[in-house]
Amino acid sequence: MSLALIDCNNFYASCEQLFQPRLIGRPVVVLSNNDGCVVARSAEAKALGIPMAAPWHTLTSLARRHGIVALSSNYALYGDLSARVMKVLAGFSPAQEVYSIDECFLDLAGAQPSPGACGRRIRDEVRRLVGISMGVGLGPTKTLAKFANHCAKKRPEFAGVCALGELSPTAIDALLAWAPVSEVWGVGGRLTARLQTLGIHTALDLKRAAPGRIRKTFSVTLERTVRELNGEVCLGFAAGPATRKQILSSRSFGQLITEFAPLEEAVTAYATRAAEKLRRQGLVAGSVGAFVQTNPFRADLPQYHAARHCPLEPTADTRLLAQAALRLLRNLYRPGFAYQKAGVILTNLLPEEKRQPGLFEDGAALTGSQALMAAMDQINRAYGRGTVKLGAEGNDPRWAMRAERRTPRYTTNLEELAVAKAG
DNA sequence: TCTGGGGTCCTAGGACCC
DNA sequence: TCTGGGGTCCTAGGACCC
Repeated sequence: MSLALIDCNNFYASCEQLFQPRLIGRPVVVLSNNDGCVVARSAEAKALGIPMAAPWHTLTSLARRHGIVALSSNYALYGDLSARVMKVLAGFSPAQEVYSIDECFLDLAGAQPSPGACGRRIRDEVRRLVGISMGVGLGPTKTLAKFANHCAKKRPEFAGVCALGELSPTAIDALLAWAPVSEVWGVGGRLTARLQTLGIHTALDLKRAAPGRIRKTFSVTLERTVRELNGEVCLGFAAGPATRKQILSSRSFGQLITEFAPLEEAVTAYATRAAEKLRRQGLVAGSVGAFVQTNPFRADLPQYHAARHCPLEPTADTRLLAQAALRLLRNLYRPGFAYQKAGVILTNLLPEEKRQPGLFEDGAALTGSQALMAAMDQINRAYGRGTVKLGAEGNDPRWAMRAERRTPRYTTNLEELAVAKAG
């Protein structure tokens, strides 16, 4: 087994630089929704010491001093470039597991002349065809492939491609001893702190820990990590898209909200978005959840967060899902709080064709609902999201998020197309 | 003034049953 | 006076990932 973990360098920042070459060589950060936190940094921004997830408002003076370019997220652009990258990668192996917008696993067992050589060709090809640079890590398990990818990016001697199969066991252990345990996939902040109290500081320490003891002290998840570090495959490879278990749509508001009416609009909009995602994946939902919360960073304001779920006849109809979500919202809402965020969660998902008809179901109404939803989706795809929507969503909402620094959707929005200027 | 959104898996504990 | 125990299912919450 030779698994490759391939992931794009500074993906969102690289996408922006690809379409605005004047940004190349400059410190660029991409911000989360509402222009809240840093979610991607160019190499130059990393060199300035800007940490991942830093709140943007804490960086303004640093930004002024160094001319940092901050951009709102442009997911339409990143999604489109991601699809191009994934398509090129799929050409190198029939077994591809897309793990996130900017990374995937490829099974390169049997690649000629060797998995490592194939990894180097992949890196060159994606750069040539799409213009994005990436790191490639190869190993016998997902956890080791992830680790190799980390080495590929952080250790210049690998030039972006690290194949553990080309190294001696001693050399591999030396790399594991160099990496802090927090760099291991599946070990976050909490676990790092607890592991350190047990004298486990490096990836090598974790590899050498007794799996049984780890299971007893922590969990079966971390035991698997230990076994994977030792080359034992515990995490399966899933080619093809996984079926979702939940679909969530939520947003922080552009400003705090105290009244019920705008909350109602927001929840209607989130239910609409969730229902669109649901239909795009050919699923129906058997349960709807809604939640609201105040801003946890505002110690000066009273705090409240609450969530509620309710079962329903499995459906993908925006109207029914929004109705149910609004019923939940009426139960959740308490006057006197400044709400910062709300969301809608769809669970108990199942493929549309496996839906059991209800005992008293009206077949004609169902057909009508499906036709209406299909028409809505088609219109909104052709003329833009929100062209046809429920009245309860409202117009020009006060709760809408901020995105003041977004670049044009060069590749997906006709109005914002990238046009080469003559002369 | 301003702190993301969307997922997964595991575990503990309560409800319920026999 | 004396008041079981084991299994299953569900949910909330915690941890992680990008």
